[in-house]
Amino acid sequence: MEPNPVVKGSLTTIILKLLEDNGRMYGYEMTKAVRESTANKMSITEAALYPALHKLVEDGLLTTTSEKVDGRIRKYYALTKQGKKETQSKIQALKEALESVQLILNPKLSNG
Amino acid sequence: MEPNPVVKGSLTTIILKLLEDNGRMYGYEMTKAVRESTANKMSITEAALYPALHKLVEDGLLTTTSEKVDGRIRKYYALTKQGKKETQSKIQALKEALESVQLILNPKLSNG
DNA sequence: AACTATACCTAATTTTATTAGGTAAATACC
DNA sequence: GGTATTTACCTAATAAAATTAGGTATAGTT
Repeated sequence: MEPNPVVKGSLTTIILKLLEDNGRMYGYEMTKAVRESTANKMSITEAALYPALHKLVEDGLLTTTSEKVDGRIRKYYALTKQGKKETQSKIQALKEALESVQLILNPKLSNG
Repeated sequence: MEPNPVVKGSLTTIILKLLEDNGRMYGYEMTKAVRESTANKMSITEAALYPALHKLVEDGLLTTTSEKVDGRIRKYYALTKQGKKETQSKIQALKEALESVQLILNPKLSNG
């Protein structure tokens, strides 16, 4: 069974969270990390990931450093100061949004 | 504080779930139902809702019946047979997707 | 030689939601 | 009586975000 794509709109927050937890990561590493920590149930596609990463750099939330490892280039991303701040609020917002969806999916039965 | 919009991509599933729970509803009622069951933390905008409803009708998942109540027209929506089937799989898919996001947001700490 | 994994990327399209409105009747407020 | 709010439907234009469908290149495996 193929892993599902990420919940729409959550990709940016997921990237920020991964970087908060791991200090610095490169794109391909992020795709593997998500598949692994979700037991292959969810994956982030590279076609969505790279544009999202570029936008985060553009917005000043991430910085990059490139390194050549085993003949291949790795582009490491890390949170800027502003990125760390934004990470907090985005995680908070996503958690609240997910909770709200949970309330719809598992409504309190009010007529008992 | 203003309620946040729905988690992107989840609107269709939320509509189907509301109809599964309530039998039939009209659009405006759905917007109130979501605000109420999330304690005003989430709301679905009408500009997103109505096109989504029309698409669900177009796709054969919903039927409509219009009624005049207190001088105003209400357009009630209900699940078709196919709609009921799709509701199950969409709810299941959304639940799994949310679980995966939760795993990212609350990762198992593997280096203890 | 072919295939898989690593590692980056983009262009065109589609999907989905937002912004920014519009119409109209009923009700509540002053 | 006049204004504001709530109810109740809707759309058009734009923006945001992801998908589809690729491309490049190196390293390792069969």
